[in-house]
Amino acid sequence: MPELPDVELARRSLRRWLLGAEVHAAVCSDARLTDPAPARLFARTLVGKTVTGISRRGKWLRLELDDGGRMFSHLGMTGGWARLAVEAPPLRFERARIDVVRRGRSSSVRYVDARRFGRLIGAHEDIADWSALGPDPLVDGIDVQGLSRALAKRRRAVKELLMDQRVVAGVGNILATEALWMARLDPRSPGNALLPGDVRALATALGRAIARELAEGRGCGSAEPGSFFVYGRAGEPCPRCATRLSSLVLGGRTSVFCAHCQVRRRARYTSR
DNA sequence: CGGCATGTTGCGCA
DNA sequence: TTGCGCAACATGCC
Repeated sequence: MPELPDVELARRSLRRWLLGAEVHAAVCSDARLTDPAPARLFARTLVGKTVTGISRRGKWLRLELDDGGRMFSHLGMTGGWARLAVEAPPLRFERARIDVVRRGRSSSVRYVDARRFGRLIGAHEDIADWSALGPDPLVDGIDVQGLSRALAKRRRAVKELLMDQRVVAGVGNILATEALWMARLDPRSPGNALLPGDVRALATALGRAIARELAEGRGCGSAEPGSFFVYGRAGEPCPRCATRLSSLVLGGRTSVFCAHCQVRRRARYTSR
């Protein structure tokens, strides 16, 4: 599921399902998701509480409760939330459930996660993973100057920097790949070699890539293959110039790009 | 059967 | 201290 648009769509659903709801029962059936806390912390954090807010930063969700408690949810690679009737049997790969009453109607919100890379963390304050996140493109907006400063400090490949959650929160492999193509920038370009215009183009492209996924009412994860410009399309023609799309591995992740129309910036010089 | 996958973390090493 | 490459996590799908 997860990249910023997917998680934002999940937040909107959870807001509809849970805002103002009173939690009558909550169970997490897999301690891997709550590790290192015991799975019962999930229930302890939620049961008897009223949900007062649902927020998102990057790929993290935060349920806020009326006693000051918080439940942080990260979807990992395959996590997602769904609403069912309380009596509905467990979904395939269901790992947790939150049964609520809202406006006199009961429902059951289920967490599903095949690979169990997701997280469910109960706390009474913000966790470090949440607080360490960089600016969120939707919550905070994309600040070109801030992005420029963050990129100029490092010589790592721009794609790796974009996916660093401290630089921009919420950008994953799909968004980074798509935004770099839209900005006509080679993913290998060192962050500190980008020109001011590159960063502006990148900021615009990121905003467009996110808006595109949101507008289609689905995030990257549920998009049918073929709805991306270049992600997953190595070997196919570039939609812009028809050059055969290249693929390489950067920071352990597959990067598809057009070697013809995505400009590769080079390090200007090495100090010392 | 083999290879790949939307994410994150931790380890060894330079 | 920083950065890099890589394995690991667990499972589905093509």
